[in-house]
Amino acid sequence: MEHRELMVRAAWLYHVEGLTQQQIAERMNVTRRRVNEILSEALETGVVRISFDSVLAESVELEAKLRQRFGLKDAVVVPSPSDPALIHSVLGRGAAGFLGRLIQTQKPASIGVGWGSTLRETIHHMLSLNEPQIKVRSMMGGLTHGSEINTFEIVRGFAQVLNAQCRYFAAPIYAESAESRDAIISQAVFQQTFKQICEVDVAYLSVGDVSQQSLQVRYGLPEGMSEKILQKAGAVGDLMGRYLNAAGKEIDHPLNRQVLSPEMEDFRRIGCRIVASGGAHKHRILHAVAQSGLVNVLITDADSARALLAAR
Amino acid sequence: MEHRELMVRAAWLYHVEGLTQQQIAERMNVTRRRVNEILSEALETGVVRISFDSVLAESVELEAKLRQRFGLKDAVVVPSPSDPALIHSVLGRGAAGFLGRLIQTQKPASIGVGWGSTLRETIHHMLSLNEPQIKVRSMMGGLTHGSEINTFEIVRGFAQVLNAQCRYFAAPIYAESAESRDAIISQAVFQQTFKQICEVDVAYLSVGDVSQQSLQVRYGLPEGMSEKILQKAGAVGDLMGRYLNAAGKEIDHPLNRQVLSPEMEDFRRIGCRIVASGGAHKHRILHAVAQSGLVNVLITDADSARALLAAR
DNA sequence: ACATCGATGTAACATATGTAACGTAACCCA
DNA sequence: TGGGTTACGTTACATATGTTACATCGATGT
Repeated sequence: MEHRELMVRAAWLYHVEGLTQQQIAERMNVTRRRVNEILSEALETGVVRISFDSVLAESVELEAKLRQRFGLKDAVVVPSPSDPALIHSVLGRGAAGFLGRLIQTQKPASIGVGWGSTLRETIHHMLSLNEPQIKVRSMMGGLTHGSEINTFEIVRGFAQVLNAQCRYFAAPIYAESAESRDAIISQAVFQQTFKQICEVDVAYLSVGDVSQQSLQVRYGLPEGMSEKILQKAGAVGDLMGRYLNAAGKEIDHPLNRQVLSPEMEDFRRIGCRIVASGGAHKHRILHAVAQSGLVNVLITDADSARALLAAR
Repeated sequence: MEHRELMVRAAWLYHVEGLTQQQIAERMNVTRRRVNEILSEALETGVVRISFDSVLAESVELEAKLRQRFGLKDAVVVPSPSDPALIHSVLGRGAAGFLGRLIQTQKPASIGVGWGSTLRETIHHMLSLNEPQIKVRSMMGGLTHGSEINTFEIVRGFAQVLNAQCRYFAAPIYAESAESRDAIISQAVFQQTFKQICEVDVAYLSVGDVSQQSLQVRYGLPEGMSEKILQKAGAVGDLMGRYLNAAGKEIDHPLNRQVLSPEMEDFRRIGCRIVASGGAHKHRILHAVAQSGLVNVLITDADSARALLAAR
């Protein structure tokens, strides 16, 4: 029996039929210890899912307020976890629900994605769908630093959970110079790629702050560049590697001319621009992208929503 | 705080944040005992749901075989529980998933429903949807015997979980005589009702057997009528109160002329005719409705599916 | 006013689950 | 072939959960 099948069977017996782990062990001819491990793994891998058929009144209210305040098409507010380590997971849960519904009801032809922990968690929480006509593509270059939150893994993860087509953007997030960037994107293959990125039906991204908490700050910035320099130039965070000030405008800094991602004016033409992010360190960049209209669907946690609404 | 809200909060802390019941008790200023009760209730009422992001290979195979063998538009096979008391619940779970997807993707304008335990469980397992343009209506008369599986409760239950419109069929399942039935349905209000029933986009029903296990046999049959009489007349079960033989044809019996439900030839014109039922005592009637084409979507358990496929 | 009933707190207990410790077998690689 | 690593069985233990027993309180009905 395939391992996934084993997980489903054990989990069904436990959650639906209400058997104890010992009873399941006897039924399936394994040890109780194995059953315990299988059940944990089933929850961990998303084979078994816990969901809620109700939303908190507080979230509903905050969502309405966010939509109104920032002119959003939609908003999703998830409860803020007391353990900050859980922020990506709860955001991913909320985003997965939203994306799943959007995909099933609106059938987008193409989805552009960013990368990072929140996106990783979104994949984890999504229900498998069968959408072979959908193209999932990276919206920007990626880290050379390999990890499962890297752009390649994220695109592939989404493509797999959706059974969709996978389109990589095979470039780093930053070129060595503005001239180098211009040389790269002047090539026909990249022209085509940028054109397609700008034409996606849905963009699903996260944002980064300007601190050592940001993976991009840690692994993506060119030599000699630091968060201090970016902050000094007025940066409060980044969207697709473009550092923005509090008003949501790109800071006047050479780095923003080295970035391999769509121009903001092109990005704004995408119909559905989703940003999922949260936590205290993201409040400033979230406010920037919401206030400036860069994002028209915001997925965040309750504390962040309140902070956004309280900001002048 | 509203009770449902209390359940969601406690369940979130337990299932998402991973707190123990004692920790939750302290957080919410209640006793651990209350937390334990709330968590149980959340699962029981469907506020919290366990779902599976994978299907068993066996089910997939059986579904394909059922579709092919009986010319079905679709089939759903759920694992057969070892405890027969769970049959309604597991069928309801499978049916809820199917119906939820169908409603979201195909947006039917109207749904006709039957009544019984399986339908009761379907409601229980469905996710709340917001479909105010959908009309949910009874497809047949109901029991005078009050219970939550009664036609009125079922229609209302579906209407509530879908936030849809509710249309009752205010009549008993059987009239006193064929003449009485004809007199009833000749009235304009019932003519209108029957017309609308026959025009639903989706019919979702269960079937009954001819034994004391059937609630209809126990509470719905007129005076002097028994399962023995019906069996002797060739009945293997009923669909919408119409007793059918093994070939899926109505038995030649006066009872079938007293019944307040659509004629079978009218029923066949409904585009999506779903029957959910299972268990050993239902095999004969399931085979009858599948073989005869009365049903074009079948939801059943694995053992029943195998029995249906093995029948000549 | 009194009796009854249901909800719930408190405390205890039974059982189920999660995990640690140790040993063994299987697998892989040099 | 031998050594190292991993997976897993066995056993025990810690803790978490589910449930019981009893008492109390508040609400309701007569």
